[in-house]
Amino acid sequence: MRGIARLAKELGISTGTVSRALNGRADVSEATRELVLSAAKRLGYAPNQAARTLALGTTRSIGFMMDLDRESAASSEYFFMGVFDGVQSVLTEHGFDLLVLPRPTKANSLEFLKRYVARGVFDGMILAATQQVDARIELLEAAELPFTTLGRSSSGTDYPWIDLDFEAVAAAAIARFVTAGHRRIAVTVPSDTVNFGVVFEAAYRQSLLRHGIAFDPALVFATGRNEDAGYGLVDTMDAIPDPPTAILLIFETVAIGIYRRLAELGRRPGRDLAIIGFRDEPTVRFLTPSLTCFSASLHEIGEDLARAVLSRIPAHAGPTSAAPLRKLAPLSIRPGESG
Amino acid sequence: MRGIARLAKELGISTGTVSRALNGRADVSEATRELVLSAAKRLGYAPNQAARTLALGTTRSIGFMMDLDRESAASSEYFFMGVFDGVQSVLTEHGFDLLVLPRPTKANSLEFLKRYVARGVFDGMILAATQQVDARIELLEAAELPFTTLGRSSSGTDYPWIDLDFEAVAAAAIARFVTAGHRRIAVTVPSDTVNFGVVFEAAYRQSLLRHGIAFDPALVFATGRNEDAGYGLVDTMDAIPDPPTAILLIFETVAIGIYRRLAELGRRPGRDLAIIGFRDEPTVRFLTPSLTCFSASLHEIGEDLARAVLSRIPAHAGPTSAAPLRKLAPLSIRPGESG
DNA sequence: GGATGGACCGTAAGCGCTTACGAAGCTATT
DNA sequence: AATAGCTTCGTAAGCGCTTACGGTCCATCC
Repeated sequence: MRGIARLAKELGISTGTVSRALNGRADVSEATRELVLSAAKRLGYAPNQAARTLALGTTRSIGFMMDLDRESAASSEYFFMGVFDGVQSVLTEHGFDLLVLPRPTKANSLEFLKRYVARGVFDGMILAATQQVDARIELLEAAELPFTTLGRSSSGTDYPWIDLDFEAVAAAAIARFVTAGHRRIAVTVPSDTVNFGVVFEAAYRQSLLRHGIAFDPALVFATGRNEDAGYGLVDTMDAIPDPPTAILLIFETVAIGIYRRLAELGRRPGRDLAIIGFRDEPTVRFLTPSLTCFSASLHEIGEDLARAVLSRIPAHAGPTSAAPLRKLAPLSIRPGESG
Repeated sequence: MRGIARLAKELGISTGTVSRALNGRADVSEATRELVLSAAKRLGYAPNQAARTLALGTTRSIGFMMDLDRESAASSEYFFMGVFDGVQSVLTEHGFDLLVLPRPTKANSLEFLKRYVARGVFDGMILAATQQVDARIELLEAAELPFTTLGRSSSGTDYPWIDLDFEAVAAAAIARFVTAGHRRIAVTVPSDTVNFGVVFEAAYRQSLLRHGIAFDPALVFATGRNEDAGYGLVDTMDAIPDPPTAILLIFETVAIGIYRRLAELGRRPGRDLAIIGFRDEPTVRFLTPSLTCFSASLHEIGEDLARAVLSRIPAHAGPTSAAPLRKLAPLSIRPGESG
């Protein structure tokens, strides 16, 4: 005999009472409650998760899915680990676990999620790397599984999300460039289909307009995430008529390649080409001259995400807050010598 | 009615038969098996995990625990994400899930693990960042929970582990230094208590001896993991009598600080001080002059870890292989200009 | 003194699944 | 024709927990 039954027998009371005592129900006397609790501690008792889940219909764990291919994921490790950390810290505070979904192959990504949902392994989900139209969101809404996303999307209708404040970044970067006298300001955007590419480009456009600078599509460059992209970019920019004198990078990592190519050409970041990167990934943190970029509190983003899902889990939250959270996480500028 | 019962009713057969059909038991006719499978697909059925776990006593998920403080973890993201990826790829292949344990505060780390074990949330565990004497290992052995570790330890008796081949790294680095004519060769070791500090220092010593160089304790420097440690280290080394002309870094990240300080002093890595780092973290991948370091297949390490735990799970493995795996993951040198 | 109500606790059903056991039907064997 | 053996399936117990329901006991109140 094991589990709750063992405790019950040991104390000569019923399993029902033991359960009620452990769960803090009102209809147990203080005396027996203490008996139960001390026996539980003495015997090293911990409730069996599966049995609880089955009886309660709640798993106390939430899933995190990022759905990125290998390369993209590899260049985002730092970012996601920071976020995880935040997520976990508030989840554990509420007795929840984090289940990180394996990276599916792009093809079966949806099937994958569907199977997890059907098996009922979690009470809620966090989706990262949202696409502009994201089937995962529709799936979860249909399944009525509480979720939140890291990143906006045009799919779905009524879910909480958190995203980086691309608008503020673009505005600050452009303002800085303009103040320094630049008018030909380029931008890089993701070459894949993540939604923030669209958002970022729009923000860049808006910011230019606000400074009375006409938008020139020739100054928008789609790049991958690695440093090689930056190496080639320098020549690409030089090749167009009236080349840019400043550039804002959605993937800061490409700055490394840009630095390298500029060095070969005897040019210097900051003097011959103003550069601002997006986030202060460790990879670029020690470039010389130092790279101007923005810094976000990954931990806080994670905490917000966790709170957002939890607030949607009926059994856990109070009455689900009317309006779901929609938050733009702030990024603060870290001025460097590059622009 | 839901789950298996729904299928059973739909088909007019018993739940037992449905279960057997789904699980590929022999005592079902091919005809009804196909009926069940097609109905399952049609209705989007997936077995409830909790119920299965409860009935079978197996959770099909394994836990990963690293037990590092915030700073150490932050400087190892890249490493661990690579490993995760490998772990997950083989786990999913076998229908297992990965549960990443939250970072406990150092104090309650053991309590934490104990609670998870008692609740029976996983069939196996992977422990990272092993200590020389690691209470977690003893706990898991006592609980008879299958596990493996990333890193050696002197705790425990009979479990599979995988570790980086510190011995080979030290040997190759020292050989390279000696060939280049160095005799005063320093090393950095972790200032905290992770077990590989001990291993690494011993390997360094061995390698020196093999080249007929006497071990000088003054050339062993304990450092933290961040770049600041390197900055100070240059002056520290200069201060001792007969300073080293070469240094091997257990935490490659400190190379950044060394580079910075050397630059300030008008000295150049590779020419005025030979430097070899341990692993090719992205952070140091783009230093100029390029840093000589070693590269490991994180993915493969992860795969090995996963296979190692799985092989210990009785229901899953065949007869548990007699001798548990003990493997040193190879690292290949990536020669740079720094040493 | 009987009725009322509250505090406390035991009973047992049920969560969705697996599986030992046995029943039924059929074929093969003697 | 009777028996044995095999295939296929239904029955029901059980995994460890929660909880609705009802029972017991005691204090309280007319």
